[in-house]
Amino acid sequence: MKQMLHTLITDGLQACFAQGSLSSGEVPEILLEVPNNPEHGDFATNVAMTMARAEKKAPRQIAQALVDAMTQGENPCESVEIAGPGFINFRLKPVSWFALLDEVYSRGIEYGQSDIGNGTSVQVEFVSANPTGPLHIGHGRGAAVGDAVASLLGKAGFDVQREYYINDAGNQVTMMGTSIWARVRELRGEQVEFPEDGYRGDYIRDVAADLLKEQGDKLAGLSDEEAVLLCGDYGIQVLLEIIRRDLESFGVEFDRWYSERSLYERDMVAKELAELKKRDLTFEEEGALWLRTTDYDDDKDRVLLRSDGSPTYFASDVAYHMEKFDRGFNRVIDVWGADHHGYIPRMKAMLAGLGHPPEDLEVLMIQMVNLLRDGQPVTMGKRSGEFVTLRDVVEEVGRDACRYFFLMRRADSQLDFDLELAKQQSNDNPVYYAQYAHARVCSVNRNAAEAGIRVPTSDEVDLSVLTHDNELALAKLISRYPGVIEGAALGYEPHRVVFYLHELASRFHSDYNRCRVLGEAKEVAQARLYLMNAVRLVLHNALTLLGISAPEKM
RNA sequence: GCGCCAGUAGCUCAGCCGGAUAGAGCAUCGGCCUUCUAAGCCGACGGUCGAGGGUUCGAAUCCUUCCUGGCGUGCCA
Repeated sequence: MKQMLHTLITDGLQACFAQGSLSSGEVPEILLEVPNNPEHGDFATNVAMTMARAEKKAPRQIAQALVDAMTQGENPCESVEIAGPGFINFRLKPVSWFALLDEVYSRGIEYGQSDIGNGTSVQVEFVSANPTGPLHIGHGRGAAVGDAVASLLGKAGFDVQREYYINDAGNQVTMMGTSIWARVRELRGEQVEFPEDGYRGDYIRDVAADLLKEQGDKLAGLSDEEAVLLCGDYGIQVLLEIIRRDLESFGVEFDRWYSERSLYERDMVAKELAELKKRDLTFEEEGALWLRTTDYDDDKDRVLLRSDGSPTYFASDVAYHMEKFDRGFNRVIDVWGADHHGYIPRMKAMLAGLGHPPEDLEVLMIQMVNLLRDGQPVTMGKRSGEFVTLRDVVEEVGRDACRYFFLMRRADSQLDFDLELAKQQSNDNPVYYAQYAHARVCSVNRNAAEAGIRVPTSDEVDLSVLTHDNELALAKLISRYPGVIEGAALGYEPHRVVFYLHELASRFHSDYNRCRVLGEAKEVAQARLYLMNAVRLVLHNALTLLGISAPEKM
């Protein structure tokens, strides 16, 4: 619809230039927006105002010339008015709006899909939690947002891959091994002092018990050092499986699970370090190898190899991210918890140093989730072992509600998640509002079918019988959906879809209470069914996109 | 100290690539179930957009200073 008006305006301006009513001869960037106030029409543009300087004429005068030109021929507008300082307000004919419903039906579950991404290949890496413990609620938010962003990009015509980076190398694996080994020895009846920085969660005991049962004999013959290694590997494997399962039941699937350890096995880290050295971006100090990230706007230089020769997490991240681009991704998106934000400058610096445009890496920061119980903060931390897992929350409040909750606000603002509140309110949680709208349409469909009324095809339906304001409003809202998806995708902002969903559901519920299907004349009943099912399709598409189910009954 | 994110209705938040009267949900108050699902609808109440200064015809939106909260500022991840 916007596109149509855009063309109308451009053609109008050309006509003005041709007939001399306007002289600058240059078509400016045309901005069309939906006014807040419905009295100002369906769309408004400020072109006349932005052209004032070039034309050396009053905005309203320019607007008048343009309006005259635009309204000469056939056009989809009911009225085109000049208002205020020089806005041009367009009000479209209802028919123009209802005609757009055809597209919803012809495209079906594809409605909302666009090709603005033009097949650009994008990788979204998210969650990537250390496999040293179950996922907690913060990971859940990252999972919901990352998954939704990936889906949005897919809908916008990008070629998307979802990836989980497994931190199966480094200190935390050793610590994991040490912790499990300590529990194993406890289980054997030994007096053990638990390592100070060890993982204290109960799940470590479970892992230790399983390991003892499965490989107790083998373990008995090992030195402490060997045992820690075995425990570490075993633990990582078990926890990774738990994470996989938790994500699966949260409805998140990855195209690829990428092992950090595999980078070392293929000497990728050494290769990139050599490249950095070759480019003279590193230096040695106090026995460590540093990357001079300050050359590229970082606060301080960063260590790649510690003085004991072991690589930092940053070192493997260099290799990992360069490898991403080597795999052919045009754009790489990392979804990180906000507590890692200090890491961004060094990653960008590293890319710049290696000659890669830093803009190709986009880091989405997911702000903290403040977990509350009855208004009181719940302290979390793997070290203390006391945390609420994503699994617990999903089981308590349900996957749909959980996802909706995580997505309903901008990712870069903090989120209060009160467990008791979420449980108590699960019955009037906003997610049900949207799902309920979907279920209601399905219910009407069932009743209508029983009464022998079917949803008509675009050819059969007579939309001129739809005369209520809210019916027109619904049609307008439906037509906005593709634009919402585009905007949300380009801005990496799934919450926009949530707000749209709420608005659409709200319009629908209102309409449902006013415009009945059953008991009306057949043409009216059919037209309303037609409109209603267009709503259903959009609700379905939007909910599915966010990883939320669209139930037919509630 | 420095850096990042935030500060909008009693609470939780949208709106922020400048536009016409700042919007939702919850809470509060008042209505609507003998007709398609009341997990719903209709209405009311509620605002110095943290504060000051600047840019502009026009600022919640851009710039700047300050205040408040969170996070970061490791040879941890």
